[in-house]
Amino acid sequence: MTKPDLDGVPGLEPEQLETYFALMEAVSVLQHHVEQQVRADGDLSTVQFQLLARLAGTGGRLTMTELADGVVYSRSGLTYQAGLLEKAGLVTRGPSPDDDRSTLVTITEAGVDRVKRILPGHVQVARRLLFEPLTEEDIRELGDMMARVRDHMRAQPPRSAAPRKRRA
Amino acid sequence: MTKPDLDGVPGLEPEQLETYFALMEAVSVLQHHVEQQVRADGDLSTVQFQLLARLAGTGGRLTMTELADGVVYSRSGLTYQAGLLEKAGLVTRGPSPDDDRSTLVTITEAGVDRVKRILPGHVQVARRLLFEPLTEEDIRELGDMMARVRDHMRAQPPRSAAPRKRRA
DNA sequence: AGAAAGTGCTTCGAGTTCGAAGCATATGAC
DNA sequence: GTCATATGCTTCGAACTCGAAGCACTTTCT
Repeated sequence: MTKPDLDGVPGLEPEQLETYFALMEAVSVLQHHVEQQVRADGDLSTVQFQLLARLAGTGGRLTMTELADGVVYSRSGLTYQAGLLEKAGLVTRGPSPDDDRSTLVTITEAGVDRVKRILPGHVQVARRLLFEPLTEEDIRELGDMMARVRDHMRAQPPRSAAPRKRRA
Repeated sequence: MTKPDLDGVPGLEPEQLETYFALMEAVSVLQHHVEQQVRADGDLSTVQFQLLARLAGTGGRLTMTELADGVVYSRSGLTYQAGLLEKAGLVTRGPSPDDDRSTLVTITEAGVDRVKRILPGHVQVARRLLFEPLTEEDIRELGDMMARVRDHMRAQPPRSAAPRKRRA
């Protein structure tokens, strides 16, 4: 076994494959560095930070499912992380007036403060590792592409933590 | 707590921040779909598939540390995954002639077959979710950017699973 | 040569993730 | 109204990841 032969596999577009692997490796490494930074500056996991940031960015109050959308991919993962955030005093959970099954998660002042504490370093890491080798023009294009891709994925089939229906 | 105010945080470049978030969310969702596909088509985790693919793509034989580079970020994670792959008969582990501390991991025929079995569906998922909303030109640029970013990160400070030195 | 520091890998424990199953409420069909 | 199904969330167990500590071998310094 010295020369595994991967040719002859149908559907391979070398250029796409390389782009795909480069993308995945770059983001994977970036995620790892980000993890360190968030832990160091704010004593949170990346997931927790993302949840808080999402809350802070959307008015401060969401249902569990809305909150986890695109961040945590299992219904149980939500519960676990929301529990940790609540225990840390960064969010509160309360019943929803519209639907007795739902739980509304609300960010606290401490939660907002925490996000503010982490964000600058976060941006630093992204800038140093991701943006440094890119031009202004690159960044615009990358943002444009990724926004398209993200919307494309969102429009696609079922959603992450909600393998059942769509909400209005 | 109805209107958390994230303004006034220093160092924020709105355009970069949006690009960053779009990138991270898009890749995160993509990773999740890929996970499903690899599990369904090949009964492996994404990590295991990445390790096998790396082996298959680099001549079929690497040391543990080389193998895990950029895929698993702890020394113990290596050992665990290599153990699983070995138990599944997809790789073998043996001593290195150059360095008695090292373990050489070699992909088996079954391992190559497994990669071949998974790759086509893998490419399908990437094409459907990632490349569909992009033009040929976009893909070239994306690949170019990500290769630059990846190399930039590799060149940066310490390496993933090897917080100590660089290898030649 | 001997000691000290560096490196490759493994073991162990704590924390995190997911999927399946379960409970409670909501919605739709009849 | 009542039954069947859909949905929001939680609990539970299995699998995975990481960091710290440890062992073995290698390199470097003196």
